[in-house]
Amino acid sequence: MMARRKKEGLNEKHIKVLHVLYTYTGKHGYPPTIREICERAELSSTSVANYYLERLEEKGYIQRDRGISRGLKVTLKYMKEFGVQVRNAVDELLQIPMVGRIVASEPVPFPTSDFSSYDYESGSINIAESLLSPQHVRQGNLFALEVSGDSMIDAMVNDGDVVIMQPATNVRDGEMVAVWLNDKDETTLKYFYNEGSRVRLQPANPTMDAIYVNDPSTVEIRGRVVMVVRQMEMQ
Amino acid sequence: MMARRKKEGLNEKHIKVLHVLYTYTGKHGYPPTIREICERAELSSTSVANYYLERLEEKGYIQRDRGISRGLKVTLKYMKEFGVQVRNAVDELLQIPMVGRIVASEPVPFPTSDFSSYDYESGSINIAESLLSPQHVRQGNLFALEVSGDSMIDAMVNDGDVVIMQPATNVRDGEMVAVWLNDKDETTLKYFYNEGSRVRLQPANPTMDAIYVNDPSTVEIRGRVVMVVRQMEMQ
DNA sequence: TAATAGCACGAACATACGTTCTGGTCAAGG
DNA sequence: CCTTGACCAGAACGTATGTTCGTGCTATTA
Repeated sequence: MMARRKKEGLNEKHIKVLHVLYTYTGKHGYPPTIREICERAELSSTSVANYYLERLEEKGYIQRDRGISRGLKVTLKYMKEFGVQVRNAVDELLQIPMVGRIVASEPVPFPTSDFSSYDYESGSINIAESLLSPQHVRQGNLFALEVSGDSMIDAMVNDGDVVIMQPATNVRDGEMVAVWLNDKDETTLKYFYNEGSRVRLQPANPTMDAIYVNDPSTVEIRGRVVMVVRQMEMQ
Repeated sequence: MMARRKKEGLNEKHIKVLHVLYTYTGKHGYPPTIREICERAELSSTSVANYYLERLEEKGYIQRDRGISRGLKVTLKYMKEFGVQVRNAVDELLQIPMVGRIVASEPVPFPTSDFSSYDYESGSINIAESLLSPQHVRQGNLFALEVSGDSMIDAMVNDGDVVIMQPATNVRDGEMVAVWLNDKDETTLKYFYNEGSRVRLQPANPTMDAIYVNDPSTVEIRGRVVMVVRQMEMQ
């Protein structure tokens, strides 16, 4: 198990070439030429570089576009095996406005009407589209709130966490919602279940008991929770 | 109504060229040639494309490396001013490999730093760089694990959550760590505090009590938890 | 009217760059 | 000994690609 298995015939030069390709592209915004790979990987001839590039393509670590200058890129396989985090230039980033804080003792704040203008001063949070369900993305109107205080631990949400929400007044069973309980003057995050005459509000923490509300008019659904993000600080 | 401010002297063709440059680069991994810009931006001559590229460089929307094939890239200015409309803020996404599951009853899996095989096929997760601290990004080596089971609710982490981690064997006080308690055969996520002769492991949930370990050799630190993401499903 | 500035066209040119060929070295194996 | 396969050198070749130039066209301004 510990046997240092030589990874399918990749020697230091192969790795050097991969590394050069990757770092050069990151630095310049475009891939290197074969001659540039030569210099940086300390290869003496373009044919040598070409040789290694062919090997690497065979093994699936890079992709080449033949006949195209700088037509090189590393593949997902490279990123995974080398534990590299790659700047993904293609993907979809959603910029979600951060519109305030969510506190147990206050109703949920909402974004101010105009979404199209992107000059909200309150900041924003970037989320990869692939982290959200396509439906959420398509419906849009997502906004973010920072959780204030410890009062939502029953929802497994802590002080400082960020919740991504979508405005909604009616939701389906099983969705996590932000509700305002107007008899208690309290905002809470719970899984929502409509059980005929009553409403069941289920905490995310499975060790805690559900709340049953017999008068549905006291439960005002403010939105659907789409995602929770907890960032750890580093001191 | 909101005055839609004209972007300083940029007409549709300027914008088209920018757009082409940006999307082409995203799609192919390298920038387009001038001739390719011509086709895609519906310009009739390379000199026209060159003309617009010069204007765009003057205005600071792109950067050119003269005499170098495909030596083009959009600048931060472009991303800022067009970021939301275009919806891809380049350069900001980290692709973090998903290397397995984290379960209380098993040690933490790791990405094979030996660059060897990869057994977990679950792909990767995209996280905006701005969500992580610069230190974490710089140090790299981030990997992601999916939480399996309810056994980490004391860490406010639930079944299905994704934790982003960084390998580490010693950490500073106050950091959340994944530790393997070798006397109990258990992996757990806790805030770590070294208190002289003993170690305090503090659950994230403030209503729960800390664990004190008097024999530090039973606590094997496996990594630092950088972030937790909880995605809600939509049925 | 003439002059000027912003823009467009197409072709010619120079060079950046991928590709390929010839010929090598060196170790392993028959 | 010869063969084979992995690796290396350097140069020649041809295409891909950036650059430039002469020539327009149109609107504005003096």
